[in-house]
Amino acid sequence: MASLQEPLDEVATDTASLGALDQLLGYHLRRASAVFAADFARALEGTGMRQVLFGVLSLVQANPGINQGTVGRILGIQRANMVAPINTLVEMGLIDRRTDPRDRRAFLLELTEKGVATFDDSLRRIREHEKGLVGDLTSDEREMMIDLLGRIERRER
Amino acid sequence: MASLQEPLDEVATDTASLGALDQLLGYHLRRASAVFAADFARALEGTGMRQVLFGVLSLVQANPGINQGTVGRILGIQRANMVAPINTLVEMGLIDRRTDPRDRRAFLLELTEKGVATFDDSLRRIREHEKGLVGDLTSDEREMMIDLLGRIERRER
DNA sequence: TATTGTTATACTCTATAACTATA
DNA sequence: TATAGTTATAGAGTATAACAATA
Repeated sequence: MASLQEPLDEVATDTASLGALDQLLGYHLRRASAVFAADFARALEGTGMRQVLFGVLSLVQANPGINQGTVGRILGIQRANMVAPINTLVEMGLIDRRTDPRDRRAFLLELTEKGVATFDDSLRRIREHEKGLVGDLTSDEREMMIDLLGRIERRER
Repeated sequence: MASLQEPLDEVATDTASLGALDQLLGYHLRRASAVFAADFARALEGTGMRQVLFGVLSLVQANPGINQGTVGRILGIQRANMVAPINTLVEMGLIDRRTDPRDRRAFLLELTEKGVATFDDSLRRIREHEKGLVGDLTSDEREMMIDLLGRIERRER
């Protein structure tokens, strides 16, 4: 082990080695995801839209009348953590929420007109932001990436 | 738009469509990263090790005598958010922290003997956990993945 | 003046447990 | 008994601003 009495000059810069971290997929996944999230936030700045909120909008857009619990299960969000986002979207006037007449415990969700417009605008911005970040990837690389990530997602325990 | 008066049976299940989300790289990055993080936590359960802490250990291991600010910059962690993790690692007895004699504002970091042992043990567990999650990827796929993620990371603004 | 580390603070995301109302 | 949604709470992670000590 290096002595505490002799600090090493060469590690005083910002070009130090990542060590074992550099070959760990989990580390790069985490960092790339963080870079994406920060850029996402910039792209949607001022709209009030966030990753989770957009995820919910996308599910409701694609499946009008879907219920709240199903949205959470598909997005990997627990029941308890769905309440605030759904309230937010209702308060923003982007989704309608009503009780399912066939199961009065459950809520059915649907986009409002404003919700449709916001979803479309957000999607446009997100696609531009993705183009900025991974625009230099070929279609093949992009598809392979989504395929590989999908395989990891489906390993969830 | 579907009427609020007629709930759709087919979306009451858990097999609903992701909609636009399914073709967004950012979504899959986020989900895969979350799956990885949860599995990481399970693999290191009981050791007190976490993703950020392990990241710091790896940098200090690879660059003995590195200073705190440099670690943060490389890992993308702000100065203010480095204080608690470093305190934790010092309290766990895994790193030594002392002031740099050449710049008495700065701290130099080094692994203790226990830190080396913990790092080695953690790395072994992490490699096994990664094998469990992405063991079916070929070496080529794995390398391509790390390369693509690295390209995204370096796009950080 | 600029930089290193610190404190205080706030917000998001996530996890768990206990509750209610319905089934 | 089980399930849908809720509330309360706690722990991570991250962001900003202001401060002391040092450069």
